[in-house]
Amino acid sequence: MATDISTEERILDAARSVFLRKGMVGARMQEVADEAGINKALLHYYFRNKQQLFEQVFCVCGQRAMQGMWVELTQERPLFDNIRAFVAAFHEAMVREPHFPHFMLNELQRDPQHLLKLVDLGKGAREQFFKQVKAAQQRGEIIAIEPLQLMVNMMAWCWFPHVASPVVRHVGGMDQKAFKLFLQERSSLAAELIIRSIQR
Amino acid sequence: MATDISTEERILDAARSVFLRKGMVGARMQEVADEAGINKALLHYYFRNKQQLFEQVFCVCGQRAMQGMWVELTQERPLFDNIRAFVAAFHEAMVREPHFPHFMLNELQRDPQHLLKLVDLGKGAREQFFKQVKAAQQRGEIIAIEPLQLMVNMMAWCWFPHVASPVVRHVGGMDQKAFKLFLQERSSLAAELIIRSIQR
DNA sequence: CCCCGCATTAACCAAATGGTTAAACTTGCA
DNA sequence: TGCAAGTTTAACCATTTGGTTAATGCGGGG
Repeated sequence: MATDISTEERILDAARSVFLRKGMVGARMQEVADEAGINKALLHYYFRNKQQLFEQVFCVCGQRAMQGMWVELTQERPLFDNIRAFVAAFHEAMVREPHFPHFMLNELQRDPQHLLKLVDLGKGAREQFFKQVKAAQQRGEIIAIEPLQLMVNMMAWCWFPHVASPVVRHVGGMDQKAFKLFLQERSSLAAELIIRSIQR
Repeated sequence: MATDISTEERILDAARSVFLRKGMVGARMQEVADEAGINKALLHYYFRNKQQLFEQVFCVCGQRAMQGMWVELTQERPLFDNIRAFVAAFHEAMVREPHFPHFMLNELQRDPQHLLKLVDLGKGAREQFFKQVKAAQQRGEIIAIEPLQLMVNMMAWCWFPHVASPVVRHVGGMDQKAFKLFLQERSSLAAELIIRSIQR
């Protein structure tokens, strides 16, 4: 072939691209084959079936995207700084993989069990973060709030603009570039407003 | 038949139920027929094809769900009260139609143009709300913030918990009932924290 | 040079699914 | 009663799509 990377690697790259854009059900094996520059039968030679190919892509892609954010929640520094770092890390990850948010929410609906395994990987980080929130609460630095509600608040502001991007762009009359700027401004704004919403 | 409501009505009810749960691509005409207690051919007798049936459901369902919230943004009362009413209205609408958030985001990805027409129906309300935000800003009641960012913030906190419900339930270890309570508490909490995040 | 095992392909298969057709049934009315 | 128009159905069709099979290409070791 023209390239020197292995066929398997080419397949995985193509699969990631297609699955992220179309989701598990929308993706066509033929399209993956085409994008990998191979025959459809060869796809089944390397990965027995669609499900197996999907698992592979899903785990790798999901882990790689989320891990960077979880660690930001567990650093030894003030709560507010952890929040800032988390939001910033999320923003950066989404710049690299814009289809990720929609993809994940899609798969969450289609097969919750599957995704929840991935969610559990962040369990340690979350628990540590919750502990830090409660400590800050007891020190009177922030208002009384269920840590899970705070977590949902953070996640919501991070995920939603990406998931609803066509609407946001339309309402704001933004082109690709303007929207990118909007998200960038939002990245720091969101963190500050989250803090503002809970600090005493 | 056993019921006295018209066949067309039964089809539309079934279609709404199926489309909301499975989305346009995931929905099967056979399933709609089954749920309506009729033959698949009869479906095509009343609605020429899947697309047409979908349009019908989508428009009615979308308008009915969103309209109640838009009006809450345009009442003659303080900004903060409008925000509270909007969040509360959203929460109530989602209690009635829990699959709505996921459904809409799915269709948004599949066919943005189509959904954006629906979004435009709220244009007047949004513009009026934006005006009120700017006024409150000039009076120094709230911080300087792009109204669109505020709108996204509100929407995000309203939509996200529903879209990500399996994850939230899992992380919080909640059953159906506990989650319902979580959302209810959240409804008032979210409004107050939004206000907290912007008020001077 | 030939054979063996891995890689690759064209052709094919079966199931699912949106959609059609022609016949049968129902109802209202002349 | 019997016809006409609307309603409902069983059977069928065409396409898409995940997956299989059997044959071919090909490179290295004996």
